[in-house]
Amino acid sequence: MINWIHSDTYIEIIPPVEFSYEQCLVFLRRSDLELMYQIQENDILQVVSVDSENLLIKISYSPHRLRIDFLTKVPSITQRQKIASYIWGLFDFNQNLTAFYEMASQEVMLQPLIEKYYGLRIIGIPDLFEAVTWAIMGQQINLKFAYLLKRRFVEHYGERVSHDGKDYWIYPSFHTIASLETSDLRKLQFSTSKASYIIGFAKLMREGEITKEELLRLKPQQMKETLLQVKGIGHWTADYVLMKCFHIPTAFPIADAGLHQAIQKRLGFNQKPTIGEVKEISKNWNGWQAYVTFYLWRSLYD
DNA sequence: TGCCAGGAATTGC
DNA sequence: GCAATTCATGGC
Repeated sequence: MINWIHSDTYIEIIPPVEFSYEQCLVFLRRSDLELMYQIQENDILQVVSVDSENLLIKISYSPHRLRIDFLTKVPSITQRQKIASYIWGLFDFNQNLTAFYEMASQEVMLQPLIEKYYGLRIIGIPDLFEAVTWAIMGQQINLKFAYLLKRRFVEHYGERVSHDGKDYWIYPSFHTIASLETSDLRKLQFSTSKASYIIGFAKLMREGEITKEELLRLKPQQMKETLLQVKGIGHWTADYVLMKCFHIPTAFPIADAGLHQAIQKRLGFNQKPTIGEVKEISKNWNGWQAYVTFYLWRSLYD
């Protein structure tokens, strides 16, 4: 399934045809406050944790292949395999976008987007704890402030790897966060509810009551229902996690403020569409709601 | 200053 | 199941 080649010191991954590294970079550059990776020139640098080891990798692109270099330590073959698989998932390479483009080319609102952003893929958040807690941070606040919260969260409770005078971060572990009090996160300007949702979810993961592996066994509908049981996870968050962590193409955060803003802009509405209108507008998106949403989000930062 | 932001829980029917 | 209400906190 994963199309890759490895030598002793690097990996090469052959992406599917419908892929634009450049478009993915545009997405990755969307916030100056992001600290989970760094973009230098056209390379992506980030730390990945594999078999309890933190490895700094550099992702670069030359036509028809992604290259992964290991900057701190050359990993074992098993680790290299895991990294290849991680990258494969990060760019959602398992998805064949042909049917999405076919559908979208029939939709007046979407046709220009798939032309402009051709090859853009949903960039995932493979780590479940990160996906869920990042979504919670983003609930009902503007994105700038959400990034600020994440930054403080990571800088306080994450792990730092320094290399060549620059810092790279590993997202806080649920073990660390599970032992916090809400007052700790309040100091970072988390609201009381966000703080307790995040710590509560960390405890669920620490106790093994929720794992990515177990969720992966479920069908999307059951997966969503399981997530909805968690305090702090509503429909929006569950769909966001299905989309970003589990690559479910039908996941659809239908009440999303950014989605509504993008639709309003594209259709020239005077106000944001109602949920009923979004349902009507999206009636032909079956199977690709997550991709449509992602492309519409993308359209907001042109 | 008031409205808004990549909402969720609670309550009432 | 669906709507209205309350909560929470900074950005612009």
